[in-house]
Amino acid sequence: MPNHVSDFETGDSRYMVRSLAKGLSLLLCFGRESPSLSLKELAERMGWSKGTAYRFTFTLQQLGYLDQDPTTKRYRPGVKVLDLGFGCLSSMGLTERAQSYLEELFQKTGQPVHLAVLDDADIVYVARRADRSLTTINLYVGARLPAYCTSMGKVLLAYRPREEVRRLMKGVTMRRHTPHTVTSLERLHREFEQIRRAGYGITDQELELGVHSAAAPIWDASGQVIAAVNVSTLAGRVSLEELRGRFVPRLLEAADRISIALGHVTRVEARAV
Amino acid sequence: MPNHVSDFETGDSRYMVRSLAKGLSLLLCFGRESPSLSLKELAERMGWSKGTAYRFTFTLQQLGYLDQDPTTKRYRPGVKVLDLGFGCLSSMGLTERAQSYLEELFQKTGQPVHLAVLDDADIVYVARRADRSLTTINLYVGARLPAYCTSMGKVLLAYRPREEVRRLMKGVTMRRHTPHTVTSLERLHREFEQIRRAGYGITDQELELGVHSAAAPIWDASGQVIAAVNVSTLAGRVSLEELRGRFVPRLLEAADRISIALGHVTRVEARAV
DNA sequence: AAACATGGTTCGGCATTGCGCAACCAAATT
DNA sequence: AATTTGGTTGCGCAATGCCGAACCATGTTT
Repeated sequence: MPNHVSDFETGDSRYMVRSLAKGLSLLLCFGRESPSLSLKELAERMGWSKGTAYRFTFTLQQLGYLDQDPTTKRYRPGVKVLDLGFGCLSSMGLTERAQSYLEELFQKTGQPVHLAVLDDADIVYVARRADRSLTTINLYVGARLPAYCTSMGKVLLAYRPREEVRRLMKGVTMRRHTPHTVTSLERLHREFEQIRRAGYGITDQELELGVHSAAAPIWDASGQVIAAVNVSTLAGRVSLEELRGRFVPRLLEAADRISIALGHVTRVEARAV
Repeated sequence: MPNHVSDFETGDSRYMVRSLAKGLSLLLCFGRESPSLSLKELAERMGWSKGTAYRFTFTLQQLGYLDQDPTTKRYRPGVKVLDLGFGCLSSMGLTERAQSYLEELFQKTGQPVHLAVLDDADIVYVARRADRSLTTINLYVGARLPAYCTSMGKVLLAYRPREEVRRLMKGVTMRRHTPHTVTSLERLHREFEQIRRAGYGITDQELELGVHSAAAPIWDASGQVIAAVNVSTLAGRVSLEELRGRFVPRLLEAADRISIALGHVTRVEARAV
C-alpha cells in the first residue's frame, strides 16, 4: 500500500466528493475579518492555483452564493447562502416553537436570553432575545462558543453519555479565559453531576469577566436534550443569589414549556434548589 | 460543434464545477415541508443513483453539514450550515450595525420592524425585531418574499436603474395575492417615482389582507441603496393615516441613522409628506 | 420461520471532470 | 511605452466521481 499521496482523512474518505468539500470550505473563508476577498487572496488561502480558484468562484457566483463587485472584481458572500442555512434552521422547527417562550422569559427577567444547540464541543446560538447592547460580546445567531465554559454548553454536555463527552472534549484545550474558568475535565464532570441533579447549571464569569448566566435543558419528544436556554446577567447588576432565586425559576419554567411544545412528556422530577 | 449532450447552462458553464453545484442543491432540499429525508428520497428528488446520493450525503455528513439519525438513517441539516450563512451575514456588518436602531424603532412604534435586502426579484429578511406572533406570516431571517408586493421590495426596486428593474422583473409573474395587489409593471413604476420623491413607500395589504407596512431605504457609504427597513402594522389596529403620521417619521429617522452608521454622507433632501 | 421487500453500503471499471500549467488579457502603476 | 498585478482562457492528462450491480441488514409478509 504505497502512500503515494497524502490522503489524510483516515482513509474512510474514500467516498468524499472533494469538489464539494472544497467549495464549501471556500465559503467559510468569508467572515468578519475578511468580508470580501479577491481571486488571488482566495487562491492563496486555499492553496489552489488561480485557475482552480476561478472555477470555484465562478460556480458559486453562478449559483448566487457569491456576489462579485463588477469594478473591483472582489467576491462577497451572496444572500443566497441564507437559503442554505435557514431553510434548514426553520426545518428544525425549534426556533419557531421556542420564540414566544423566549420572548416571555425575556419580558419576565429583563435580561438577554438565548437558545443554543451543541455541535461537537461548541455551542451554536440559534435564537436570542435581548435588548440592544446589554451584552459585551457580540452574539448573533450562528455564533459559536466553546461549550466547557458556558452555561448552555455545560448543560448540553451534562446530559450526554460520558463516553461521548470524552470523545467530544478530546482535542479541546480548556483555555483559562478568566480566573474563574474551570479548566479540569474532572471538575467539569462533577459540575455535570450537579447539573443533572438540579436540572440547571450556572457559570460565573468563566468566559468573560462580569458576565454570569444560568441555563436549562430542553427535551424533545424522544427524551433527548437537544438544546438549552439561558438567561445571561451582568455580575455588577445581578448577584448570583438573585440569579438563582429570581431568574432560575422562570428559566426552568420556560425550558419546560419549550420542551412540552416539542412534544416532551414531562416527568415530574425532583429538583434541588 | 455537435451538440452531443445537452449542456443547457447557456454554454458559459464550461467552468462550472458540477459536484459543488450538486452538493449545494442537495442541501436546499431540506425545508419546512421536509425537515428530514432518507437516502432514497434524496436520490429520487435529485434524480441520482443511490450510490451517487450516498457519496454526497456521506461527504456533507463528514463535514458536519448533515446529521444522520443513527437509528432511522434519515438525514437532517446539521447546525454547521449556519457557519456558511452567518459567517457571511456577519461579514456584511449590516445586521450588527442596524440592530440597535431596529430595537429603538421597535420600542418607539411597538410594531414589528424588519430589515431586508434585494436578491433578484425577491427580498430576503436579514434582521427583525418583533413581539411574539403579532405577525400572521411566519417570517424568519433568511425568508424570501416577492419584491413587487412588499413595501421593502418596492423601495429597494425604486432605487435601482430602470434597466435593471426590467431585467429582474422579467420572468416574474405578478400574482394577485389580494385584491389590493398591484399587478401592472407600469403602475409599479409610477409607485417607484412616488417613493423616490417621498423617500419612503407604503403597501396596503398587497401580500396579505390585514397587513400594511411602510418602508424606507438604507444607503451605504458609496451612495447605493443596499437595504430597507420597514414597520409592519395590522390594518385593523392601525389606520394608514396613523401609519403615515405616527410611524413613518420614526421609520425615516431610523433609516437615516442606520445609513449614517454605514458611512452614508447625508444629503439633506426635501421629502414630501 | 423462510421468503420477500426495502433501503442502505460497497465495489470495479471507465468516461468525465477538474487540475496544473502556461499563455493571454486588461488595468493600474512606473 | 514598459512593467506589474491580477483576472480569464485553453490544453492535455490523471484523478475523480458515475453507473450498475452486487451485497447487507432490517423489517414485513406469508
